[in-house]
Amino acid sequence: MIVRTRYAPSPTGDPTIGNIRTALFTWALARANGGTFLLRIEDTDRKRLVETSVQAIYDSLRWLGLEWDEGPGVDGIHAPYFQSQRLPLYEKTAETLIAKGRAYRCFCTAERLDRLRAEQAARKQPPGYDGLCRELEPEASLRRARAAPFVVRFKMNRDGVTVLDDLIRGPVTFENALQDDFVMLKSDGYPTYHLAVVVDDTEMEITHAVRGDEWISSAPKHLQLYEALGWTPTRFAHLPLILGPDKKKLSKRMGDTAILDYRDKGYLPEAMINFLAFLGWSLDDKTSLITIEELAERFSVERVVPNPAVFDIERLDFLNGHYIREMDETRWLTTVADWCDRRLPRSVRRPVDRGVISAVAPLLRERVKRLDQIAPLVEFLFGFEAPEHTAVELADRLAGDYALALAVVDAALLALDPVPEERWEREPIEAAVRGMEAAVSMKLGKFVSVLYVAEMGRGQGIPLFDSLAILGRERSLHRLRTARARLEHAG
RNA sequence: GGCGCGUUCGUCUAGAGGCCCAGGACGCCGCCCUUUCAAGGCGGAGAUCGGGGGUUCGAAUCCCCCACGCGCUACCA
Repeated sequence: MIVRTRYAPSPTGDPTIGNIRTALFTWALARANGGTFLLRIEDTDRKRLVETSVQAIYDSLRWLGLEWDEGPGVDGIHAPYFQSQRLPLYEKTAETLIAKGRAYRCFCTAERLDRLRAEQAARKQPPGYDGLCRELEPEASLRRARAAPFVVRFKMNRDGVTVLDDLIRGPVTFENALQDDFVMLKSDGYPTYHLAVVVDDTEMEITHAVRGDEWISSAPKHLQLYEALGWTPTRFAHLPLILGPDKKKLSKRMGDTAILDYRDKGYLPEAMINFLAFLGWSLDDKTSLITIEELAERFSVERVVPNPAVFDIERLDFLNGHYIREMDETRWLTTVADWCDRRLPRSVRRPVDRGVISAVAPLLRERVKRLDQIAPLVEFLFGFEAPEHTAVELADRLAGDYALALAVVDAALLALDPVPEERWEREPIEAAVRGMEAAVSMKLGKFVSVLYVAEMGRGQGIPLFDSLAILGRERSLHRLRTARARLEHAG
């Protein structure tokens, strides 16, 4: 079995959720069956070609661990893997088809085609090429070809039906009378998708192809091409679409953004894989967590559902949190350090203090769903001065009572000041803060938010006692004094 | 408009005639735990299986009709 995934570098951007889900299923199909996973770059649209997005497909696939067995950088017998380097193949096939009478040169201008479409629309007729150039004499066609630009159209068989035997949906029947002669070779000599996919899948000995459902209506074109050429068609699996929350095909606007954006927002590859795997596929009635290894082993195209799935980011977030908590200690430490180096304000010296990192890392684990949430949570540990906050924020959980907040800060100062530098650790700090309950006649749970704001500039965050221990005595007390000053000012 | 595909809790899905007055997961709600926030534990609400006809002793599962949604309808992929 050889399966391929394909990618067209274009300005619409880098590989998205949809693209990568197709790649994932393709990869899994290959792995589960001991097949070859091949990557092909379909750069036939010269008008929209964007070189940089070729790199993005490599990065996207590699980030997720979807290594290709053959493709760019991994030359095999089916090279080259860029369609722009395979032009003679398409041209030769087009010539063959013309010679067989199954294709013809078309000299119609874009203007005529536009007009034709407009007329058809006005008459409420289905749009389609009217076949003007279909019956041109071979001699005349050849002669005109020397002087005028032309495209090559495939002569569709208009009788009977074409049946696609889809791996997911079973037989799908298309009325041939409704088909029209599509362009297979453009006037710039590049093939359209339809020609290229058939030629390359055959040349590359692709046995199975997974693609999005938006392609299913062009399947008869491909099937007829195979037939006209006397080639055996690739088996197709048309994946259901991924829908946005608006139930429309997932758009760039609604979350079908580049997969690498998800990486940059702090999603883990294992979460992304797990998430994508269950978008249209399931293992059984119980499993909702799966690793890439298990997917590679147990994926089966028979268990892909035919109906579209709505993209639900909350599930992705849940999975990401899950895999963050699953990480081994070393990797978590490296990850936290990395995201601190990347996301902390510029004023913080790099590399960020590794001692501080290893102290906070364990506190972060179950509080973070995305890696980009790390920096805001630990930012208060860097820099001597108190974080920006106002008296309003300090007294927020105390119903805006400045005096009460002030009493809390004073009590904290009183309780913590006696803790000496050498005993400035979690337990003594905790004992001191708990001891404040009597002094302020409030439960810890009630007044603690004042201290959160004073020390870290936010009403909630990583555990307070540990935070103070990491912050150190001098900085902790200094922040309390700053808070007191602000409260006095406000009062 | 035409053609195609699809329709089970809010969402992802399990389900291929009796195991289903429908199971799991996310989310939601409540309780417990608790220094905030989380995480975790326990429990709960939530789908008359799009609607209507059949077939059958019996249908989410098979057949027919309808409705709705989406996709495609380029010298883009």
